[in-house]
Parts: sequence; structure tokens; C-alpha cells
Amino acid sequence: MTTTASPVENTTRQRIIDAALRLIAERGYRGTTVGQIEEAAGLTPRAGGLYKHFASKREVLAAAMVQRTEAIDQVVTTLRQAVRDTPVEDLRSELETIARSMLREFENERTLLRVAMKEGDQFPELRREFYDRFPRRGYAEAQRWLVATGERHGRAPADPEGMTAIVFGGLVHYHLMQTVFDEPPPGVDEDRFVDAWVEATATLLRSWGVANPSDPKEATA
Amino acid sequence: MTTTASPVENTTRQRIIDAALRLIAERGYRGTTVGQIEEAAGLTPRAGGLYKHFASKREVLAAAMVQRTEAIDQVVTTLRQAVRDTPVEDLRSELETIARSMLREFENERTLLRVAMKEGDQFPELRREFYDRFPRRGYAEAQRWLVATGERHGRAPADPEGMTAIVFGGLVHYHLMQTVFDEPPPGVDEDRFVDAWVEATATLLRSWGVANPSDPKEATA
DNA sequence: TGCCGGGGTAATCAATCGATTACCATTGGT
DNA sequence: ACCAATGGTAATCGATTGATTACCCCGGCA
Repeated sequence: MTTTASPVENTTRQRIIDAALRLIAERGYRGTTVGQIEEAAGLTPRAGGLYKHFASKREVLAAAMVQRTEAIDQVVTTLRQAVRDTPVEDLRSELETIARSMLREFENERTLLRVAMKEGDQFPELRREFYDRFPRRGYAEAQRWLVATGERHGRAPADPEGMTAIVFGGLVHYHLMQTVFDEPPPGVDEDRFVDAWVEATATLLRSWGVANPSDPKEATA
Repeated sequence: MTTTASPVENTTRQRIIDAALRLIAERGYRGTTVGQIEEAAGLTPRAGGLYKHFASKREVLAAAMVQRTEAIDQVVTTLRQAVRDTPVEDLRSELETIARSMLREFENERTLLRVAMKEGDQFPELRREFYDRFPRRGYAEAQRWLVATGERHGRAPADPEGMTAIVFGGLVHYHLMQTVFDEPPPGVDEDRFVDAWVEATATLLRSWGVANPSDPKEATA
């Protein structure tokens, strides 16, 4: 019996996949040699052992991306569970839990994101697969949550897609900044960012329940 | 007399820089050969003409990044001017103008961003340079604007850095999604996104003038 | 025990690529 | 007209790299 459900097998094939993904995330596809992958997988460099398991270097990347993007379904499910299990009593606590859960899951997928970033142009089908599995499904889930929560606190947003892009895009942005530049937005560590996000999101949720934001009348001093 | 101030010279050196940056943004540094750069610059492929102008392939990228990142100062100045020249009468119009100006300038720098994304790990000094010139300065400018505008409409945000990351991070996010995935957030084209951003930002600005958001009292139906 | 196949290694091939060198065509100054 | 510099080309070197082939070690099985 083969237990393919095991999260981390230690077969040579799996070590090759893991090593390849890690190295390609760092150095890019062309910047990673088969010899480096073999060495990182515990084989003799440039001895061709990789070709006992894959037909070509490109197939290693393809297999790795397929395996990991399929695992993303689990990530989305995990997030949905985390949100469902969050107590509803205090809106701010709920928002903070959601923000931290999402940022944590983003971090788990950072390697995959880096590969998609660097090689998306060269492997459009891999980018498309990643986009459909992660951003697209993630936004869809987020939008459901946003509408439901908005209704619980007054009414749903007038433009659910737009508001989802704003509210959850903020979290995506925080993660992308770190992935692209190896630094968060200037002067904003994670705690501070989460606080600000909770604050802003709570304000937005409140605003839908209080007045119609498309009302042209400005409310200032 | 050499007019180095001209924005687009047509010297061979400049054509090499432009071609290299465009190709590297697409294919990455290792994925771009000197022959391809020469060909795209109108020279004979693999004839070594590039080396009449640069000592090595790496120096081409270095020179290109230095030239373009220095030009970013001009972009930031342009944005500051655009914001200054925006009429203050109508907050929503002002916000829309700002959003569209920023998205447009982001697009102008997309090539540079793609290079920084793909090669930032391999050329940390180039990434640092880009980060300091664009995100860091951009956020600093944005924060000044946000505080000033907040004060005009009531009071400044309690956490300027955090709110800047939220408000302008939203715009950055929209651009990054398109750069990384070649698609905007699902179901949100630019007009819709700008509308949502204007709506959300106006709401946030208003909230600072109305009540202290750190007040723990929830305001719902 | 004898065999057989999966999986690892050594060695090598052919292609590609960064870099170098020698050469030449054009141009502007004297 | 001559010369020197600028900038482009042809040809080539040496290193790297993806891929291939021959070999072999070892464990399960009849």
C-alpha cells in the first residue's frame, strides 16, 4: 500500500522536487543547474541521477508545481476552517485572527509564490494554475466572508468585488512587499500592520451599516 | 558637448541598456544571452559588439538599473506635482486623480519592477537601490499627503505609517497583482478598483474626523 | 544460489554561452 | 592625404550544462 497522503515522504523523487523548488525560488529556473538539484537532493552532482526519476529538468519543475498547487486546496480549506472557528463576539478579535491566519498561510506558500513570480512568464500554464488555485479561490472565499460579515454588522458592501480587493488586497500587499523586496512596507512591522488593517476594516464594515457611502454629501468638520 | 539629459538617446549604448532591461524583465538574467541583447539592440548576434560598450553582461544590468532607478526620482517628483495641482474642493475627485496618477506611474516602471522581482535575490544591491528609491520614498510622500489630508478633513490618523500601508498598499497591491500574475484581482478592472479605493479611502479619512477609531466601543446596528 | 531490475555513479557528448582577440570600415581632425 | 579613434564583425577559446550511455551495487524472489 502506498500512502501518497503523507505530507513529507523521503523518497529520492520527493527530495528532488523539494530541492528543485527551493533552488528555483532562489536562483530562477535557468539559474539552477541539474547538478545543484542533485547535490541538494543528496545525489552525486552531475551524475545524472535526476534522470532516473524525471525525463528532464523542466519536468521536475512541472511535477513540483502540480504537487504544490494541489496542496493549496488544503490551505484554502484550512483558512476557511480557521475563519469559521473564530468567535464572532468581538469583531476586532475576529479580524485580527483572520489577518494573522492569512499572513501565516501566505508565508507557508512563499516558496511557490517566488517561483510563480520569477518563472511565470516562461511557464504561463504554471502561473495560471497557481493563480486559479490561490488568488482566485482565495478572493472568492474572502468575498463570501466579507459579504456575510457586512450583513451581520449592518449591510453588505455595495461593491463586493471591489471591497474585497481593497480589504484583502491589503493583506496580500503586505506579503508581496516582503516577498519582492525582502522587507515590509517602511516602518510597519507585522503587529503594527495587523492593528492598522483591523482598524481600517472595522471602520469600513461599520460604514456600510451606518450610511450609504455613495452619498455625495461629504461629512467633515 | 554631450547632452546626457536627453530622455531617450539613440546611441548604441542606450539601445543595449533598453534591450537588456526588456529582455531580462521577460526572461531573467540567466535566461537572457548576450547574443539576444546584441540582436535586440541592432547588432550582430554573438559578435561581441556589446563588449565595446560594457565590460560584461552584468555591467549592462548594473548600468541599466542605475540609470532607471535614478530616473525614478523624477517619477516621484511628477507624482508630487500631480497631487499638488489637484483641486482640493472635492475629496473624491482628488482621490481619484491621485489613484489614477499613481497607477499610471507604476505602469511606467513595470519593467524595472519585474527585473527587481526576478533578480532581486541575485543582485541584492540593485533591489535595495530600487526599494529605497521607489517604495520607501513613495511611502514617505504618501504618508505626508495622508496626514495633511486627514488634518484638512478633521484630524490625522492615529497610526500614520500603518494607515499609509493600508491605503497606498491597496494601490501597490493592485499593480503587483498584474505584474506577478498578469491579471488584476478577480472581477475587478481598473475603473472598479479605483472607485472602490476612493470609496474606502474617503470613508477612512472621514472616520478620523468623526470618532477615535481606537475607541473599543463597537458601532453597529 | 542465481538472476533480475531499480536506483545510483562515472564518463562523455553536443550544444550553448560569456568572454577575448584580431580585423576592418567609417569618420573627423590636422 | 594621412592618421588615430570609434565602433562594428568574424572567429574562436574555455567553461558550463542538459542530456545520454554504460556500468555496477544491492536487495527481493524463485
